[in-house]
Amino acid sequence: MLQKVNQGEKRGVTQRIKAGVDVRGSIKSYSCVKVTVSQKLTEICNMGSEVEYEINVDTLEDTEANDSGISDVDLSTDYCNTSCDQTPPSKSRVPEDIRLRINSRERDRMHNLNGALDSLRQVLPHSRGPSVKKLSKLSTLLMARNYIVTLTKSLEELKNIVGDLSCKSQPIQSLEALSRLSGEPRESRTPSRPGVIPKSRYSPYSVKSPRCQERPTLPVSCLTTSLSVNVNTSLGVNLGNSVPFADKTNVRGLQKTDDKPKINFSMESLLKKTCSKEDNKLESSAYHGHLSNGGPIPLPTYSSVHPSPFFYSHSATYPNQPVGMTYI
DNA sequence: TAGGCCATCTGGTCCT
DNA sequence: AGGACCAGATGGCCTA
Repeated sequence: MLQKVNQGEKRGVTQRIKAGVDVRGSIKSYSCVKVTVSQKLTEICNMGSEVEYEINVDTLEDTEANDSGISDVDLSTDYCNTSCDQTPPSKSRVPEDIRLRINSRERDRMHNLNGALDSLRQVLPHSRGPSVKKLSKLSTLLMARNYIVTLTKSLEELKNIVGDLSCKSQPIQSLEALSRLSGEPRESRTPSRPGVIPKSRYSPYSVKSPRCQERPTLPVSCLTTSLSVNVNTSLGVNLGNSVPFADKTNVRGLQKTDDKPKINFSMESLLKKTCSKEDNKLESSAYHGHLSNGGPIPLPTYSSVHPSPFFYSHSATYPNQPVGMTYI
């Protein structure tokens, strides 16, 4: 096998090659020396045992074996049809310049793909920071999927909560209603004169609507302008108070922290959306969700001994657990 | 040192 | 024909 290949230095570097079963495939990317090397290594294969050779890639293409450091190999021999011919030398049908262009495009394509994955990692909580190991591609996709599922469930619960809190038949028109319910001082759009009772039968300022009187008393905590929901608690997904959208049984090495991610939703937007829509449904754009503990994406403090807060790949640590994460 | 993860090359296939 | 996409192969790097 090719023991050492520096992809960035394909030429001008003496590559150390240990000839094994199939060496040709290992160096087929060296298009400029491909055929010559294949012929040489065919002979090496025929020698049976492993042999180490120093091959100067820079000179292989134009020189004889003696110049390239290969000795005891008959370079005049055509490609053999014996034990090594099951993997014929990869002589590309594509011209080299075309091949290089295709390779470049493929590299760019993969770079774009990786860039998209990086941008996905950026919006995943607990995925950034100096002490956090970069998520693998697979983990990124699985975490993103679970994160979406968790957020969706949280949103459904919030809708239910808000639906219970709000007037079932008469929508709460604004935060003024909220402030009224919470006992906060209100501001009248049409200032009433002293001693004048508002005409409105259901004036929110003095007389409650019969329907609204049936509304259950709101706890004080719900009457703030934002509503915090502990995702861990509400979804029954408790991962040591760390990662709410990861599957506990499939995340390795998860470190317990005091970090309790919460998702804040603007009560105002929730109420407006909830009460103004007949179907009582929230659109995804109707809320502004973010983790409450330190900005949009918090950076929890994980043990420096375990830089990866999500899982370990070492199977011996958790021999009965699959690698990575699965769906929740 | 083995295994996981990754970048790169490459040929094949499909689409425009 | 050329580009995009995909999957296989291969070797390097890192970590437990």
